[in-house]
Amino acid sequence: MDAKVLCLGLLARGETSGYEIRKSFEEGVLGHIQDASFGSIYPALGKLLDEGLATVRTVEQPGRPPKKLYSVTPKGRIALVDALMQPPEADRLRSDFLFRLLFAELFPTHRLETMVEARIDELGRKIAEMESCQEDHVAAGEHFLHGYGIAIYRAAHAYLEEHKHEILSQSLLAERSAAE
Amino acid sequence: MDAKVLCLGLLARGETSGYEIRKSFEEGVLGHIQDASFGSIYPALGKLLDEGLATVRTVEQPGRPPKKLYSVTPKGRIALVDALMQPPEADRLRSDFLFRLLFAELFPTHRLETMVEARIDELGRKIAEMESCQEDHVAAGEHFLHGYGIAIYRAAHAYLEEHKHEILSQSLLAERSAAE
DNA sequence: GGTTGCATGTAAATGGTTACATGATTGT
DNA sequence: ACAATCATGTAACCATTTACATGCAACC
Repeated sequence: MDAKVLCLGLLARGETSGYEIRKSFEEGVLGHIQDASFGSIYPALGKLLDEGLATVRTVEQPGRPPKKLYSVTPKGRIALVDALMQPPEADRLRSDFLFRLLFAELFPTHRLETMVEARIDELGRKIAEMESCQEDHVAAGEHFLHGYGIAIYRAAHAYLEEHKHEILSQSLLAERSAAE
Repeated sequence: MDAKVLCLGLLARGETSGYEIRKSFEEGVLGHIQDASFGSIYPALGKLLDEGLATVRTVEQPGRPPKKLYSVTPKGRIALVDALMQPPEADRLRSDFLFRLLFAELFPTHRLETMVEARIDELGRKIAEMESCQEDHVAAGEHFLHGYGIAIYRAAHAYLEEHKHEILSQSLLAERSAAE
């Protein structure tokens, strides 16, 4: 799925601007499952206009740059549904953190521990934050995805907490044998 | 982390070829957390040679194309450790499936159900497969990551199974109101 | 006889990020 | 004063994917 479908989807939830679309990818549920930067959003919106899948109106704002609010057209809504009905591409995860764990034995124990603890903290913070904002998920899948996110992060948190000793002891072992 | 570090890491686990590196990303734990195709692996290996971080030897094979087995040099090992000591980039997930769930109300119920059930099945198969091959994870982080993967997939599986009715009922709701 | 697996590599095309350009306002 | 937020957009750059090129062996 390219930036065009992503934008189309966001527009389908209501009139928005490129700037606000970017924000959607930074925070909230969407931020965890997709990403797009200005450099891909603005050209995508332009293309949607060209193809008649969206329309714009410019809203002047006193003391602020004018906003361009995009809306999806009926044709755009059809194009969105068409795209969504395609079988979804396989999920792709890219985790530098997990890759590093594969090389645990190359780390000094304290470094590995710091990294793992940092991740555990980060997960804890994410979970707390998500649990605290269970409002405004009136919209269809939003609430569902919110719960999904919490479930996954909790599982990751629990696993790291319960098994971190395994990987830390391996690093220790390497250090001990290196000292010999 | 770019393809160079990825390859360097794989070489650090023992002499390999570009072809075998590709396979590592297709199957096994690595396949779930990183990806690289031939088009990025071969050039990366070439660069590693240029920079003196790896060496090659060609192994002729009767009735098979000759293999180029790459090894990491001491300099390469240092470069790998340097790279791994950098703070890891944030994980990035790209999930078309989860994105689609955000637009559950645009799906006919049976279509949504098919998609969700397909995902549940897929997760079930992955879990079964991972549980069945708990061998050869002698290497440092491999066993740890294997368990991590199972934990995450189980959480996803359980959540979908327990909450699918929520999202399906929403789609149903949309259909009912459309029929009115 | 066709597909899959083994095995390497290149080139074109894609797609996206990063950085730049601009500029006012609000908060520290 | 300085950074951050709001707001749009372009262009250069980067990396990766996809497709192509080649060819033999084993399996169905």
